[in-house]
Amino acid sequence: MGTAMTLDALLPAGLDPAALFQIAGPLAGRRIVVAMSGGVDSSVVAALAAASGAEVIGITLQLYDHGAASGRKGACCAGDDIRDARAVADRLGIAHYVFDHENSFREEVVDRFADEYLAGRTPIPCIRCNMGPKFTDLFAMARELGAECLATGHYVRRVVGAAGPELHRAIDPARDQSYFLFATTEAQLDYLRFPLGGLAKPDVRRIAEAAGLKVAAKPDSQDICFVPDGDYAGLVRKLRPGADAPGEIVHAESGAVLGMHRGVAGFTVGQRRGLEVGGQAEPLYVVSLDAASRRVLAGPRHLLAVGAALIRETNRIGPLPEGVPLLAKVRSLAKPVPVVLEGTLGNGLDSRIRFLQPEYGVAPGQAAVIYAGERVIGGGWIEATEPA
RNA sequence: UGGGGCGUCGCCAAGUGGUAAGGCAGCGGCUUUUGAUGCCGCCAUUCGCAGGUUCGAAUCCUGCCGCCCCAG
Repeated sequence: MGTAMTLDALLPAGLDPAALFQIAGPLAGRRIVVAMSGGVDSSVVAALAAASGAEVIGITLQLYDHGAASGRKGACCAGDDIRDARAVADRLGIAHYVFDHENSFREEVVDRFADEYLAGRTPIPCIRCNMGPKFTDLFAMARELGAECLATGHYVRRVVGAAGPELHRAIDPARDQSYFLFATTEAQLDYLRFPLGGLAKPDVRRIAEAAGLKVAAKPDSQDICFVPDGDYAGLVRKLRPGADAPGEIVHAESGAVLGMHRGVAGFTVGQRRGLEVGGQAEPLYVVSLDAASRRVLAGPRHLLAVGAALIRETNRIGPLPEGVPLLAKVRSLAKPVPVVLEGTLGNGLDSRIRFLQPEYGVAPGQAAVIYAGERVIGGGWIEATEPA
């Protein structure tokens, strides 16, 4: 059943197999739990774990309805993906459990997603999912199973420093997923392992092929897994009837009513396309959203310049470095920019970051993740912003 | 129904005899574990309608239609 393979046979030359799972001592007889989504990445983690000599248990969480997402490519943890994960586990000869967590996922992630949009904010369900189902529920299961660690397919590095484990960006900057993991607690990080953080995507696919996994060529996931067709507003409408209540699009400077929109959930601060307001000399961007009056304020780009942001529910991972310039990333695709931290970071407290240069498109509801070089210091949820 | 002005892509708007700029919006694509941004590409054989003048008109002439303003 299982394919006898060694780490050396799978890994690119020059990589230290022992470093992958960061477990001291021989792996034989030790247990590793792998969070398997059914995608290439976590499948490769399972393959690497299996080849390490440890006893591996793959766990897949069923997070949402199969039917609604069937046919969806590259999603995670629904019907087809669960089957893929099972197939990989069979191929590797490892145990595989599937747990139904639809209810908690709906409450912690999906409902929250809808409510955030209704409130005029721009949620990031992937982070809530990491915080809840992945790093809380799976975490508890892995512990109960007596595993040495919980390994996931995230592209991020766990680096053991003088003061304990640190979270670092992935080697491959284009693949880095550290933004989605800012809320990882120190206790979670202590137990988590991210074997792919030092690898490039092509290497991962090569390993998948070498291990004979059918998911080797499976498309990368994109968009939000539980939104079947990428129609966010449509899902919010389905979940929250009335979300399509129309409102005015108002010019942020003149106050003129420029047009009407079909629900505040269709917009995010910084957005340009989709306003359907023409006849302007320059492009108009969404400057702010007022859920109570259902008004969308739009204006020229300079109105988007933000000088500081209030962040809440902050988390800190490891000690705050001294004398090191901090960078903040306020959107998953945004570039990290220099900031000054005003206030404390961590323990769920409120804080504030001040941008050294005006930052554009800072949307409440998004995460502000703080870096010191390659290291993730922590971050918080953007609550409000101040003009530059 | 006196006088004046205007009618060019969904919107704004160049072009006043030489064979339709541009901006906004929209659409498509690239990028992407948030429909943001950004970038690339597409987007009026036709200028309110009908005639006329001319080698040739959106640009000149005539009529009609429709708006707007000022007067009564």
